[in-house]
Amino acid sequence: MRLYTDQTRILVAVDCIIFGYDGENLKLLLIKRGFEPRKDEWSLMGGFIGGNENLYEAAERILYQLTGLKEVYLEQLKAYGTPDRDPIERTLSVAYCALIDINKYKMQINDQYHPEWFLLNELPRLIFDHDKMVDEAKRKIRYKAAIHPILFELLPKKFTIPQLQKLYEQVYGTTIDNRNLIRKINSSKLLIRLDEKDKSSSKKGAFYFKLDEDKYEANFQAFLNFIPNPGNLIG
Amino acid sequence: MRLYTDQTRILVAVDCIIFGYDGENLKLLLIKRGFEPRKDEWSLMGGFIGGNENLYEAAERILYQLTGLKEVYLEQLKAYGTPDRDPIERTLSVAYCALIDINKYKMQINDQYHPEWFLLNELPRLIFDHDKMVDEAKRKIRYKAAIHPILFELLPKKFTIPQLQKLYEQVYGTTIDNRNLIRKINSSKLLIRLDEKDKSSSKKGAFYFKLDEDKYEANFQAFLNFIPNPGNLIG
DNA sequence: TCAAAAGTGTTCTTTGTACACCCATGA
DNA sequence: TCATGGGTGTACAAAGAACACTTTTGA
Repeated sequence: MRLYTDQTRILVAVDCIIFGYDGENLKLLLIKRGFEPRKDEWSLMGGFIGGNENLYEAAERILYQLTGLKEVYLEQLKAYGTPDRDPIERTLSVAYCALIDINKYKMQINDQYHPEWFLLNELPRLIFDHDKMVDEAKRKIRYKAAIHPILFELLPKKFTIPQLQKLYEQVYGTTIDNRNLIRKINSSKLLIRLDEKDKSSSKKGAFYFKLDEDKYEANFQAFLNFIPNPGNLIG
Repeated sequence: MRLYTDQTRILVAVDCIIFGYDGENLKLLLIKRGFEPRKDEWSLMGGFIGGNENLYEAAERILYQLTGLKEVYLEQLKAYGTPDRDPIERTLSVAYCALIDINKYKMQINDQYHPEWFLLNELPRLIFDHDKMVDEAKRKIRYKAAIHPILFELLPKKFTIPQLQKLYEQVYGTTIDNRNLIRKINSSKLLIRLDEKDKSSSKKGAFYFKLDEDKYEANFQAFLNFIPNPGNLIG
C-alpha cells in the first residue's frame, strides 16, 4: 500500500561523534573513509539506517562495529538535512554523541576502518558537514556537562580527583580551582572514596573514587553547577 | 550517479509542535488530519520535505502554511525514526518546536487544515508518536526556559509583569513568588519599562515592558536562573 | 468606600569564589 | 632531603528564598 505517492524518498544515515578520555587527554575517534566519494579522507563513523532499525539502534550498531563497545552513553545530537551535504545523493544524517572511556576501547582486529584517536584541538579537516557536527557536539557536551554529571561517562569505574579535574579542564579549555571543584562535587554526594590509591602519577598517590550509582541516577536531571560562569564558556 | 546502491530510501517529514500564549493560557496548535491513514484525527502539523529544502526551511514553510507567520522562534527538537511509526510506509520525522504569540496568529482564510488551539493540559490523543513528541517538547521548553529567556518569544512586543508571571506559572505548573521572579528578571536587565499601562485586567493598571533586544541577544546563552529548583520541575 | 490586582523591601540562608599552605612519598 | 603532585580551610560576596503590607483606582 502506497498512499504517499509523489514524495521523494531519500537516504538516511547515522553518524557518531565519539568522545574518549584516557585520563590525560580528551580525544575524538575518526575513521579513514573507505569508499568514494572522498575516499581516504577523515570522517565520522557512520552508516545507513537498516530496514528494521530505529535511529538509536543504528547508532548503537555503528558504535559497536567501530569500538566493540555496547551500553555506553549515546545521545542524539541533531538531524542534518541540507540537500547537497552529500554530493552523490541527498542523504539525511542523524548525528549521535557517544562518551567512552578510551581504556575500554580496543581496536578491532582486522579493522577495515583505520580508526584513529585525535586530540580534540588537533582535528583534521573532515568530509561533508562533519566539522559542523563536531563543533555542535563539543558545544552540546560543554553545555550539558556544566549542569549534569555526564563527564563521569568518560572515566573508568575507579578514577582519581586529579583525573576528573583534568577532564573538566580539557572540556572547558580552562584551569579550574581544585578546592572549589571538589567542594561542588562533594556537595552533590555523587562520589564514594575507595581505600585504594593510584600511585602511577605521583609518589603520594591519589585516592580512587567511584560513582554512587543510585545517587547518580537520582541526580542526573538535577541542575547542578560544576563550572563557574558556564555561560561564558560554552561558546 | 548512484554509488550508494542497495540502500533503502525512505520518506522524511517535518512535524511542528506549535506553542502559543494568549496572555492567559499556554496552548498548542493542532490540526485535523485531512487524509488517510487516521483521517480526521488530531495531529501535529507536518509535511514531507521538499526536493530542495533543508530541514529548517521545511519547518518554516509548514509553520507558515498553518499560521501565516514567519520569523518566529523555531528550533529542532529531535528526529524520530522508529520503523513502524507510520503504518503506511516508513517515514522519518524531524520535529521542530515553535513559540508564538497567539495574538499574532490569524486563522488562514480557506484553511484546509481545521486547526484548533488546545489548552496544554487538555490535549486530545494524537496520531502516531505525536503524543511523545509533544511530551518531549514540553520537557525541552521547561528545561530551556529555566536557564534562557525563551519565553519572551511567546509574548507580544509589549507585555506586563503579571502576564509574564502567569506564563511561567503555566509552563511549570506551579505558583511563583512575584517578588522573587521580578528581582531575577530585573537583575538580568533584559526588560525596559514603558510609560504606558495595560488597564484591561485591573483598575490600577499594569505597566507595559518590552525586551531590550541588544541585551536579549547578548544574554541568550548566559545561564540565568529564573526558576527556583528547576531540577524538580522539568520532570 | 471597598474590592481587586499591582507593586514593593528585608532578613536570613545558601552558594559561589578567591586565595595559599601543609602532606606524603619515592627517588 | 627534596622535588612532585595531592590534599585541605577560611573569609568575603552574591544570589536565592521566604515572607506581608501598601497603592491605585473604577465601580
